[in-house]
Amino acid sequence: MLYEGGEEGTMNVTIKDVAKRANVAPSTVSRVIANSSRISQRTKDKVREAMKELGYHPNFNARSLANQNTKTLGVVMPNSANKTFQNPFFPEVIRGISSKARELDYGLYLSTGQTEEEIYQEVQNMVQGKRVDAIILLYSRVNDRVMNYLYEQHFPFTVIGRPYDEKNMDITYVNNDNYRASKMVTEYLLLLGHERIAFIGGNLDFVVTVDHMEGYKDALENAEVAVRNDFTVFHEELQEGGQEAVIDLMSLPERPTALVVADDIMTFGVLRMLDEMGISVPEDLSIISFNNVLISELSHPPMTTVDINIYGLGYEAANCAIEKIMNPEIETKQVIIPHRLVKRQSCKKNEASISTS
Amino acid sequence: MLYEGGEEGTMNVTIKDVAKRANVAPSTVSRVIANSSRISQRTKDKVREAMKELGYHPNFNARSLANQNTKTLGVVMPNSANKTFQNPFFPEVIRGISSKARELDYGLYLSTGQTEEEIYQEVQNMVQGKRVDAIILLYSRVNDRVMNYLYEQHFPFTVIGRPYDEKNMDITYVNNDNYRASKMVTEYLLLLGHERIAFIGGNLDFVVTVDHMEGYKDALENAEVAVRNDFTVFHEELQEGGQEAVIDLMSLPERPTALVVADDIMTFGVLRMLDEMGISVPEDLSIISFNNVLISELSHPPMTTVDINIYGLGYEAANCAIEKIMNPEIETKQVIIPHRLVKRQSCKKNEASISTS
DNA sequence: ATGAAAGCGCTAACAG
DNA sequence: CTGTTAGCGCTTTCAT
Repeated sequence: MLYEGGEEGTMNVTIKDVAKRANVAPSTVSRVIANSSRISQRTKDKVREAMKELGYHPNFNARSLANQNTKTLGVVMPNSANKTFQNPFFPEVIRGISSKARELDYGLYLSTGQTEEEIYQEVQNMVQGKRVDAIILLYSRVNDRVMNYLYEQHFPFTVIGRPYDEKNMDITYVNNDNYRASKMVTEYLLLLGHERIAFIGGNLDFVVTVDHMEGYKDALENAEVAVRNDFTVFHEELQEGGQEAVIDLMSLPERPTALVVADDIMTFGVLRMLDEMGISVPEDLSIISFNNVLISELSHPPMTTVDINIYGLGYEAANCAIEKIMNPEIETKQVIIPHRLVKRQSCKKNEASISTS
Repeated sequence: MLYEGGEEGTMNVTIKDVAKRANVAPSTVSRVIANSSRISQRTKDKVREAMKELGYHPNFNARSLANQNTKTLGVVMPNSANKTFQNPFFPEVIRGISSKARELDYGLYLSTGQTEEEIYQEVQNMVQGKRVDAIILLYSRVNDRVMNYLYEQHFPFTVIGRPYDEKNMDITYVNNDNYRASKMVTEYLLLLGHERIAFIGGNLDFVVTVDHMEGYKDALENAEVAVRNDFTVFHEELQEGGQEAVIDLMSLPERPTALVVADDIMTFGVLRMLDEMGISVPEDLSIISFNNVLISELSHPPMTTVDINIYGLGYEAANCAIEKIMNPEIETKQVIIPHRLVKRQSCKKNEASISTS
């Protein structure tokens, strides 16, 4: 039943035990662990042998204490009380982060805070308690206390998204060009002959929402289509938000013929509500969305959406964070992960306009 | 710009600095941190004052080293290479775990392994490297190396799900009664007049799949309906699996009139494929699923599914893990989280049978 | 009620 | 190339 397993089940075997067993000094063992080049192959073999025999595993805390580093990355999620958290976006970024972290032998420490205040406290503990070597922020809020704190402390960190106030905060971040993506998407709808294009955004506290909105507006303005207030709505909750937005928009005397929706999950809500109302997509209404999470292709109808390469965002963020750890003096950098439109079946030419065009 | 912030930006303030400032010994400061009852209130105040002034934060690694505990829980996910990972199940369990962990001031350390081997190595490091005080396994595979290892080491851990070999492994776990849930669901379909009920299971390496299958079979047998091999299929990948399963099943000379599907996300795949084939749910085919993740209500049509209280699973698992830490001699326990059927619109009476009944 | 000192397990000068 | 030694920052006997 026992899988391999060291000698004893119990007492911790330390570097000293190994040293004794191998007839060398503890420091030598330490050097072998670090695979120092100044140790003879013979000794290395001898020590490694002893380690194996005793089932030695280095104690992480001791090492961190002596080293002043932890080989772990702190990952900060938005407050988990919120349902945003349920977005499949998160497992996917984490997969990306994990992947890079693994490559370079970093571990992941997760924030668990449910409120902004809790998160702030936690981050403080991570930083000052030396629990992590760097932090990755999985969101970027408009005036974020946590980000400000990290910035002031000169603690290595990366954000996924971007600081709202980019001019005054020189920060390393990984982001999509959400402005351009949103603009492009709106233009696409315009090209399909739509003019009454509504926008359903997320929480306006998030920078991504602002960027989406501006892209949308600029596209309309460039096309000389008026931006209407009743056509831009924002909702915090993903699913309910999508549903409520539809109610608002479809109650308007003049209904939109196309929708730009901030998030795929929200789009699921939108589609559901539309279905209940008997409005068909894309026949009566075209929809285009953002993120391309895995289930997106399974909506009814399959949604056209912008793939933002979530995995890549995570991977790059981890990369930047680790670079910062290795070289704290490194200049900040801004990585833009390319997006791409994934055409499926939720968009269609606007029939009404065809005659007029 | 600076948020509060201690005195200096730079050098680490330690317990000694605080001691000096407060005119006490380091040990006294330590006792104040632990809020020892043998310290006068006066001294406590004085020390706390000094801590505040200096912006003191305890060093976690030092503390862990001295204490032999870390106040952190290791969370082990299934291999993240697999797409299983994208299941919204995970954010939700983690939310549950976080919640309990927070209450008791525990942190979360996440496994990042992409292969079984990597995970095994990682867990070994967590355990022997004293990185965590206990481990929560987020899955239960049929003959899991990690679980066996933890068991052999007598390391505190909990699994979500259950050991396959329950008789021989006395393990604390948190689970649903997946057998009963599956049986109930099948019986429900039977009551609706269905007899040709097919079963689409997940990866047979997971214990939950086995339990589902047995519940399904027993329900049929009790009703004296023959269990047909061509009606039980298993698929690993969630979305593709669902789609492929449908192809298999609908190619059969005698098609099923109802489906029991192992997972909501899989059901999305099933619904998508069915839609493409022009088979309508629930008119032509009834479907019932498991998990009730958040988006489940947004399928087309909204799916009937079994709510397994994912959050609760996580919360209880964390609870058990921490109990084990506090009292390693505590007896193992098995917690069953209740499930409940959430009726929506994917099931319907079997018309064919109505006449014959 | 508080201080002195040893030690948790490892690393990193400094010697040789 | 390898050993000696002094910490890393905190906790915890053992004194007082």
